[in-house]
Amino acid sequence: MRYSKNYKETSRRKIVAVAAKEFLRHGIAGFRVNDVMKGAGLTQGAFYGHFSSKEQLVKEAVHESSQKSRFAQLAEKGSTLEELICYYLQDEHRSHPEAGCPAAALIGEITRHPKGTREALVSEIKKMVSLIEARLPNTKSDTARTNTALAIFSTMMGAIQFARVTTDASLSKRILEASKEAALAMAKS
Amino acid sequence: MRYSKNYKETSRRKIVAVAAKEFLRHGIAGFRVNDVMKGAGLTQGAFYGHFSSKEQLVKEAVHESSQKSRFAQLAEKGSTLEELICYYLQDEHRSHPEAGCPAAALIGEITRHPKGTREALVSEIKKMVSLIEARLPNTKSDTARTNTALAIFSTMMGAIQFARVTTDASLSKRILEASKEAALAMAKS
DNA sequence: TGTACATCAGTGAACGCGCGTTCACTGATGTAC
DNA sequence: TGTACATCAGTGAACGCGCGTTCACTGATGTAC
Repeated sequence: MRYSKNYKETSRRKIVAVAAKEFLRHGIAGFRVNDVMKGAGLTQGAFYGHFSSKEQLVKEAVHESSQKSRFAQLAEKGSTLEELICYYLQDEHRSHPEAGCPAAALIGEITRHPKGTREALVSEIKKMVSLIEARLPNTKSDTARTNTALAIFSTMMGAIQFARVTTDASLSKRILEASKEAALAMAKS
Repeated sequence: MRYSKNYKETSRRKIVAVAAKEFLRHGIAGFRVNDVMKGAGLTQGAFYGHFSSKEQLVKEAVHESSQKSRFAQLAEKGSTLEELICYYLQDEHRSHPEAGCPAAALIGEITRHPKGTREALVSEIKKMVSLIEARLPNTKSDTARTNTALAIFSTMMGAIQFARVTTDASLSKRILEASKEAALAMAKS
């Protein structure tokens, strides 16, 4: 070993971490391999020693961005469903996609990507849905709880995108508030 | 006048109509000016006699795609809210974005576009929200009805995107069904 | 212990392709006289 | 009525830039003996 055991692995992790932030901010087509490498303290030529293509990086960064998202962190800490919903439909999440839900940032674009990339995102979404489902009251059947979790997630993801596209700050806030109320109602029913 | 009065106007309309279908299918970055011109029976050079840039075409096509969407057509026909929700969260809409809701297809990508383009989409979304609001029961205050309409729209838009990204057909169906139920419940409450 | 050689993460210039945009030109139609 | 000229929608080749990807090279570190 010419370099310490983890030398290359450390570089790779840096690349993935930078990419995850970049594509949440700028989208997949919108972020540059070049910028990611600069962000990781490397030059663009080194990229292909780590990944076979930009697409492969995207696949890995989807996983990374999901794990590092505030939502996942809060869930791990043991937050309640109400806390999760309030976090998700909040101004801070709206204004900071780079630490936010990858589905909200990428779902439209990634739908037109290769199957493997789509499945990487879907797999992360399923985890979020499970985290919601596990926090739903036990008064219903498993099927009903899964359905409610799917609907809550759809509402939250749609709402944050809607709030993000709007240039009108008060409308943006209202979308989040109204959807929060609706999601909380679903959570309690 | 060398050509009939509406000659150029007709070409322009064809371009916008083709563009509207193209970007619902492939996204904004994903459709080519060249292909749109071919689809309109013209060559690429003629484009700049009609529009100053691709961005300007996008702005106009957003309006067009909204007007021609099945949702708008159904609403004009006088469909009930239940019918609108059932249409939106349905397999046909899921599988045919090119005749579907422009917000569902473009919202993520367009958030990173210039203000004018974003506002073009937001303006169309507002119309859809109004169509929903106008069909809500009169038992609540105007404020409450607007809020419910915003939440219903968020749920529908989030759900169809979620259903589209999934490669698993039965999960896709389930997302639509579960969200339909949730949206209908909001509509009635 | 010292010297020659192998390995390999990273460098940075260059390549190549796609695609938005430009531009000189065409051909059809109308107007002037 | 006929001829020269103006207008203008459209043509299609070419331009130029951005960006993913390739490649010959470097320099640091380890191994052989």
